[in-house]
Amino acid sequence: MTGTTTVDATMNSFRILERLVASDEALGVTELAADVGLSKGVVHTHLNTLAELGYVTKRDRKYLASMGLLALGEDVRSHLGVFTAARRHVDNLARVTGEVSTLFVEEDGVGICVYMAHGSNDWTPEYACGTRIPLHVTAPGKAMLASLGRERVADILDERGLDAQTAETITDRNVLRGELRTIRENGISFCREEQSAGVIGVGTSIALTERAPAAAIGVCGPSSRLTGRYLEEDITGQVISTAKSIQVDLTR
Amino acid sequence: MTGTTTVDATMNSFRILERLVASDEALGVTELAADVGLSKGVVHTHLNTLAELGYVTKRDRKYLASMGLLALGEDVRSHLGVFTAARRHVDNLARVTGEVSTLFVEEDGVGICVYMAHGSNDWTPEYACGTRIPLHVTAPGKAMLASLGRERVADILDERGLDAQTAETITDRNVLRGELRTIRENGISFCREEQSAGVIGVGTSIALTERAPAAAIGVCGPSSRLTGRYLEEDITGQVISTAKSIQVDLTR
DNA sequence: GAAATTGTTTTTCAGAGCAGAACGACGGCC
DNA sequence: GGCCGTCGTTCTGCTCTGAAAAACAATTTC
Repeated sequence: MTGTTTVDATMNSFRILERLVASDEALGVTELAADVGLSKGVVHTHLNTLAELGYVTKRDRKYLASMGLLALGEDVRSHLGVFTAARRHVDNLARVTGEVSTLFVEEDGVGICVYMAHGSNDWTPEYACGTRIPLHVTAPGKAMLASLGRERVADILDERGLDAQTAETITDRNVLRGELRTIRENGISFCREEQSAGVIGVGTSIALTERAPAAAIGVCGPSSRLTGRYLEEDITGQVISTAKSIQVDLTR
Repeated sequence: MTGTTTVDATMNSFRILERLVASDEALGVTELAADVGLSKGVVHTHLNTLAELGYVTKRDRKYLASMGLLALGEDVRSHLGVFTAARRHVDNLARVTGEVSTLFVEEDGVGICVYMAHGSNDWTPEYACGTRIPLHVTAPGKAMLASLGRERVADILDERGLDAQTAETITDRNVLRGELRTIRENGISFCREEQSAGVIGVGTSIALTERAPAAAIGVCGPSSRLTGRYLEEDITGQVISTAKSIQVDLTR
């Protein structure tokens, strides 16, 4: 059925863990057992295991996800060359534009926001670091697609499709192909409410060495503020020069 | 002798996952099997399970930790009230001081750095978000200890001890108790190379509602730069006023 | 092109994971 | 303050799974 086999106990542990992670209050064994469909006894054993591993904490007879989970993500991120090189530049991009600035990488044909820096403008997208977002709906995602080989893009589109996230999402392959060509020519990509209504983004890819995954940076914000020359000249210019700075650091 | 029972398969899965997370290159089944002491066959099954869950990726016959792990940490963090309230203030603290600014919470008697913002000065501590750090060796940690009840502090010291991290670490209970009193009086704590040689920190606790864990913010940097009035007046003042801003947001 | 190495699958079986029941510790209610 | 309901924890079997070993397949190496 699943092709190859999996470890049931591990899946159960993660179901419990993910349930805790999604909750903003401590949960009891009985409630968790009902949620994941296991007996109270086993759930308790799993919780005990996760607690011993440091990923779950017990606060007066109830369990909650531990902040130790942050270390896992931070660790995997710190081993990503492009992140260590780009972080301060993305921070700076957020500082000079005042807008949310992001670093994305491609993984398994989807985009993952690896880092997000907030500018002085108090706004935040509805996705967070680690969220998987289809490549064709964001500016950095399209920039990464444009930087990939033609056959790789075809594979990704075959596997992932072009689902619509909003009314503006590009769902036609030929339209997308045309846009990728434009992106390659201009070295910049835009996302006009294709991922989320009311949100506009700008992005550009970061050329990487072999072996490394595709990567891109971006700036995004409410469409009410990101308009006209501010968007198409000021911000675009800052994004491009930031990408150049990152590349300089990367090839050192 | 683990007292209660644990799920072996889960522990094995996490041993494999943690090994991958700690590596900055893709690892093969054979190497992983040797590292964790399991047969190639099971390791393969575990990897397949973790891949299906989205925490591991396969890049040409080798496995590596997925960026999807970031989502777990980000999720648990976003459910932490003090983080959502404090983030932009900590960002701002880093902006105005130019130094690394952090948010810590207490969990199971240790401090965990929940958020770190970098200022314009290019420096970073050797710990990252998610790292567990003994409370008695950092400025925010001591601030949290000072904000806890006397009996709670005794419990923590009994359980965790006062291990020396550097030559400057406070290892004597009475000395620490005296310092905590001073911290309570002044509303500010300092860490002078007690956690890491050459690193100085300032911190202050954030008063929280019931139920919530202790929390504190801090600023840290190289001892060569953080000295004299800059440290004891400028930065200290910014830390205290930032904490006040956070409390205002929290009690809304 | 052969040989060695590595990822994947298969086989086999001890014991681990799971359900269900029993136990015990809180917390509320009268 | 004592009884009762509820929830976390432990216990008891039973089943089926997770794990070792070996066979197999797909690579890489020489």
